[in-house]
Amino acid sequence: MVADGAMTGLATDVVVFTIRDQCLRVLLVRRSGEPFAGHWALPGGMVPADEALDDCASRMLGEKTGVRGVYLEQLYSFGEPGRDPRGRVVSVAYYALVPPERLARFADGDDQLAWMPTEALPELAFDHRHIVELAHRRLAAKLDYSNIALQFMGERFTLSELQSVYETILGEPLDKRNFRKRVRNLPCIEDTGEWFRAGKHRPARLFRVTRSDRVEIIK
Amino acid sequence: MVADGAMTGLATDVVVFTIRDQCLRVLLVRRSGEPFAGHWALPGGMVPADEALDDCASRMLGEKTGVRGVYLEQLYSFGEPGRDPRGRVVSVAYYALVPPERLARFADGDDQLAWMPTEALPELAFDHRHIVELAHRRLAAKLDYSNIALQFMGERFTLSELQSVYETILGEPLDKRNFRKRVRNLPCIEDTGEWFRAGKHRPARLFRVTRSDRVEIIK
DNA sequence: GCAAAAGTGTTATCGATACACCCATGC
DNA sequence: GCATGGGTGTATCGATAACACTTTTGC
Repeated sequence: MVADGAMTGLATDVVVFTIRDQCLRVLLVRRSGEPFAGHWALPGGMVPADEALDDCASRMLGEKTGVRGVYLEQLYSFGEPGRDPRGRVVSVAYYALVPPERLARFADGDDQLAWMPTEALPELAFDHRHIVELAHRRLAAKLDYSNIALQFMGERFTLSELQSVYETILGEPLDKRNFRKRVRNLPCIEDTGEWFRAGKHRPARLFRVTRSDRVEIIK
Repeated sequence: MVADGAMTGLATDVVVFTIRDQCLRVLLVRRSGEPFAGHWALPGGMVPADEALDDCASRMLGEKTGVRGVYLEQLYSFGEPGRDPRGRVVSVAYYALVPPERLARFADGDDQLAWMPTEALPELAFDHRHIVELAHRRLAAKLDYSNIALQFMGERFTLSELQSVYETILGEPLDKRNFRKRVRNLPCIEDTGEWFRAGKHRPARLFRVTRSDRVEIIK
C-alpha cells in the first residue's frame, strides 16, 4: 500500500435522475445510521479497494433501482475536510439518467426510497444538495449541445414526449415547430412508421433511437 | 474515522499548462523513487487528511512553479485499481493555466523539471499521458465558449499574441479579421491606449483584461 | 524602398427565432 | 360538433465565414 498519512475514506454518490409527472426527479435514500440518521441522501457508499469508480457507481445504481446499462457520467469530486463529520471522506459524484419505463414496479412501496422533484427537495445529508444542483446544471447544459435527452426515452416515443423532457429539464417552454425541425433531422432518431393513440385526439408518430445509445456532441 | 475497507491513497495531479515558442507546454517532474523511477510525471502527490482538494492542487502548483493565484480547475478523478502498482490510489486531477511571463526565471536550470510541448511528450508515469490529453481537450473546448484563453495573457498584450494563443491550443490558424471582430467587443478586454514596438514593423495596440480575471461563459 | 507584422470592411451563407393555423381522433 | 393534442412552413434577423489590401515602422 501507499505511504504516509494520506489515507482517506473514498465514496461514490450517484445523482439518479428520472422524469415522471413532468418533474425531474432524483432518487433519495433515507439514512438509517449516523451521521444524518433519518435524513434523505443520495445513494452511495464506500468504494472497495479493488473496484473501479465507474463500476462502483454503476453497482450502487443497480442495487437501488434494479437498472443496469443506463447513462452514467462522472460529475465532480468533493473533498472538503469536514464534509463528513466522521473524518475525511472524498466523494466522487456521478449522475445517471434512467428512462421512467425502466423503473416500472421498482422503488415504490419502499418508504426508505423516494423519487423527489428537484424543485422541492427536502434537507439532504452532507453536501448532497449541492451535488444535485451541480448535476442538474450539467444536465441542462448538455441538452444544448448533445443528444443526451434521448437517455430518458424508452423504446419508442413521440416528439411531444421528447419535447416535454427538454422543457422539464430546462424549466422553460420551447417552440413546437422549431423543436421538431431541430430534432427531426438528427441522424440518431428514426421514424418507426408506427402510431401512438392516446385519448381523444390525433395519433402521434412513434420514433426510436437508432443503433447506439451513445451520447453524441451535436451542432 | 470511517468504517470498513474503503481506505485508499488519495492524490492530486496537476496538468500545468503554459505557452512558450508557439507551443502549448506541460510541466513535468522527473520521478526519483519507484515506481516509474526516472520517468517524467505530472506534479502531484498525496493529499493530507486536513487539506481541501483545491488547496492541495494549488499548493503543488505553487511548490513546483512558484506561482500562485492562477486559473485552476478540477478535471477528473481517476481510480482504476491498478493505475498505481503500489495499491489503490485515486488521483483527483486538476489543470492550471500560467501566463509565461510569470515563469520568468523559474524552473530552468533544474533538470528534474521540464516544460514539454504537448505534441512531443516523452513516456509518462502512470496514466499521466491520458490525463494530459483529457486536459488539453477540455481546454480546447473551453476556448469556444468562454474567455479562458485570457488566463495565459500577461498584464498587457497585443491581439496578435492573443490570436497566437488560440491557434496554438487549437492547432489551426484563424482568420485575423474575424478573430479581432470577435474579441474586440468582449467586455472583458480593454484598449490601454499604449503601443508595443517590436522589430521593424508597425507598432501594435496593447490591451489589458478588465477588472476580474474570472473565466466567463460567452456566446 | 523593402521587409515584416499591424490593422481594417463587406458580402454571402447558415442557423436560430418568431409566429398561427389545419388535422385526426374520441366522446 | 367540439375539445384535445398532433402536425406543419415561412420570413426575419443575427452570427459566422470567406476574403485582400493599406499602414507603420526599422533597417
